[in-house]
Amino acid sequence: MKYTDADQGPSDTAEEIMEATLRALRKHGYANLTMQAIADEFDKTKAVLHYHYDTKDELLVAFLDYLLDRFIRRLDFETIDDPDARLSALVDRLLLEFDDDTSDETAPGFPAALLEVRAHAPHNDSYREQLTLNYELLKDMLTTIIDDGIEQGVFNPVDSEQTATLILAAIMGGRDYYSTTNRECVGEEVRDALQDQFLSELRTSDRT
Amino acid sequence: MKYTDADQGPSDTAEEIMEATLRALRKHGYANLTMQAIADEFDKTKAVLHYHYDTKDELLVAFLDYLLDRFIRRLDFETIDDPDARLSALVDRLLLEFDDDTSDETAPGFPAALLEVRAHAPHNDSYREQLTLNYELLKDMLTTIIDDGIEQGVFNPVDSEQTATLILAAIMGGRDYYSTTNRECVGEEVRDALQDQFLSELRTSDRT
DNA sequence: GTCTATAAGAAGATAGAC
DNA sequence: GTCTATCTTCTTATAGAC
Repeated sequence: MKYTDADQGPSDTAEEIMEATLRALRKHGYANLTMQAIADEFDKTKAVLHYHYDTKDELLVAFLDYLLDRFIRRLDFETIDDPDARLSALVDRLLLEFDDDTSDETAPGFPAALLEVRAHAPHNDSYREQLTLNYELLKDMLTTIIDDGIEQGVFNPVDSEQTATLILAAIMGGRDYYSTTNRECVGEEVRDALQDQFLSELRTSDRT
Repeated sequence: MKYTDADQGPSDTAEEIMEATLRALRKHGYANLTMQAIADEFDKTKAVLHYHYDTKDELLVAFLDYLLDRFIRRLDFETIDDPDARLSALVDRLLLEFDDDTSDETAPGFPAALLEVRAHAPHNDSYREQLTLNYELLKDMLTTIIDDGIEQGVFNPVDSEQTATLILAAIMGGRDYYSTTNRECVGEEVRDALQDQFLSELRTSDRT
């Protein structure tokens, strides 16, 4: 899992395959994500997929890596010094602005695609390992922000790990409900609930 | 979606098929959930499945109904009057005691099975409608408990809907992380975080 | 209602030409 | 590296006997 980006760019075939796989997944869903469906999403044939990846499973493991890399890279918000603003920005990114794909408005978005792959982790050790690392990375990010906030006196002295765990779980739950129900506003609702019922208490002074 | 239980019991073939489908799903995962795999889990043949359900899709829609019915029925905890104790019991049920299947310790449990089906909601309108109803049912349950608690003076006067939204999102996020990562303790961690960092603030007096 | 047998198509994967 | 063509297996679904 490479969360760095020192490569030459997204111009080689492997990268094109990953992009095609994402398009195919959004169109057909994980259950109907065939090699043919992936091949149909770019200008080469099915055989090319097997040239670059021995098996479909191998391709999908690489694809989850691609998804998580993309997911994390998307969080690289402009550096904000204030831990309070930084935390709010992170929450907003994860709960509101998670649809960066404007290619096809009808197909499910990125969070749904990620959810579909995530859901198969119980039956795939590689998936579970990647997702465990991703969870710990996110939790560390949140814990650090909260610790910084406490140190700078903008947050009350709480258990930063527990606080991070709770925020992260709420965010993920909100994302999942957004993808799996018709309540399209659930992202905003969870964001507002998190802000009004929890983060407001976390702040030392409630500066509106 | 029938959350009532006025039937004659789980003795007919349709019920057996649902139970077999759950076993097959836990064993093989949604991606490899074939009609043959389901048939192998009970004492009748594949043709019987098509006799009772015209298509595989139809069977799976009925199966999600069965899963959600089971999920909700499992929450029927002994009637607790105190809203505080009732809320804690509900949170514990959803985050700790969700593995009621002791049939196969190696296969993923019930929450993972439900997650796998849930994940396909973006591509299945029937799934999404059922899951929307389920979300609203859970949220109403939580909202009612919180309103009762406020009325009885055991909870502070908060926005009960926002509070329910936040608790529900955290619970679902915790369940999903439990199923998709190797952090087997994440259920307990989210429960503790919810209790120590949020519910303790909700109570009018912090009675340990 | 349940069985066996089979149709009809789609899946992952490979062979060999270019 | 990429193509076309093909192999083999698996899939959903049905037909017809009991």
